[in-house]
Amino acid sequence: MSTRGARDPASSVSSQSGGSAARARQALAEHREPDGGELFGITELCEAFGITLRTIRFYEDKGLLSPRRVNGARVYTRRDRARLAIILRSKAIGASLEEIRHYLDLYGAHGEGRQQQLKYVRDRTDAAITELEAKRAHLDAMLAELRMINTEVRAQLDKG
Amino acid sequence: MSTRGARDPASSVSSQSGGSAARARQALAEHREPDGGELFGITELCEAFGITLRTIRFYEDKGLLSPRRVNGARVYTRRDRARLAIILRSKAIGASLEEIRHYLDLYGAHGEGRQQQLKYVRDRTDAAITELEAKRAHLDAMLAELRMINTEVRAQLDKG
DNA sequence: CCCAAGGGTGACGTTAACGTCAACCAGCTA
DNA sequence: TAGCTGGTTGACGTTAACGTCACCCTTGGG
Repeated sequence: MSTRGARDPASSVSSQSGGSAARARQALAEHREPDGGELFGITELCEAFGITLRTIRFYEDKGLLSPRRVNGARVYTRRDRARLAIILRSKAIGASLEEIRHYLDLYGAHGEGRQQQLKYVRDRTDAAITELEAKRAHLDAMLAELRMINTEVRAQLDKG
Repeated sequence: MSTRGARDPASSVSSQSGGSAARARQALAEHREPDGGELFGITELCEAFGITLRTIRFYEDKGLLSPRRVNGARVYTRRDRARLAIILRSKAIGASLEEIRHYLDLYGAHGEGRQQQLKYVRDRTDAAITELEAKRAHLDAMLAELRMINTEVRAQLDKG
């Protein structure tokens, strides 16, 4: 983990309030709104999420972001910002940029599209959900063991 | 993901039966038992976990495993096998080998040790637990959003 | 008008986590 | 004894995800 970021990526990603489902609903809404609102510069986003310029440009090279250009300079919309949040959150749970690109595809096209497209999204989300649930099972097992170790060690310390 | 492993690492890692806490207890017991029981060859472990020879030797180079040698050949105990399971499960949740080495340290020394050592383990497990819980929060947010997309898409499909 | 700040584009360097290949050795077996 | 199987150690190659560096352009201030 880097030590020089203004804010922790994780905390800045999840800094909206509301319940779990409500939060998810808002994240989706934020991602598909018609790009009307405020705009962001590249350093602005970098500081907000605690990443470097190189990183954000790298993500663009990989096709994860495609901001508008004004006089050559990158200009990001709230939708771009939401995508970046998804990217960083996905990275935090150990996904590769390739996998993240697939995630973003799912976020991108879900309202419109013909049958074929809709079925594709349905199947891909099914698969993704299954994988993430498996990952959470590993995580929970890990947590259970660490908590047990922690409890034992505390018992030892209390005893002595 | 590789397609040629005999068994999926994830499933083989979590193939013991019992409740969550019970499973964790057993994993810890398996890791600290006195190396008396059966032994495993390197290919045996590789096939069991669906990894390559190169991988398991690489983990040894990195200090994650240190099997006995018989005529130069590597021989693994159940404890080694348990460590390997922890390694793969940790990798599955996106940990680096460096982080995994710290995890293994925690599993290793937890019964004996003086105050200093016990306090160290307590603090490290505290920190690890906090990080993993944060990671699980990211995972849950991701899952919530994907489930919502899935639901919406299914609604669209039912409608048409 | 100069120049410093901020942004852009290559291009090369770096680290982690292995893959791949060559060469060697030990034990069996036909 | 020749050869196969299954193991070992280098040593080099590869991919992902950036870091670093050099060089360029533009825009506002003194």
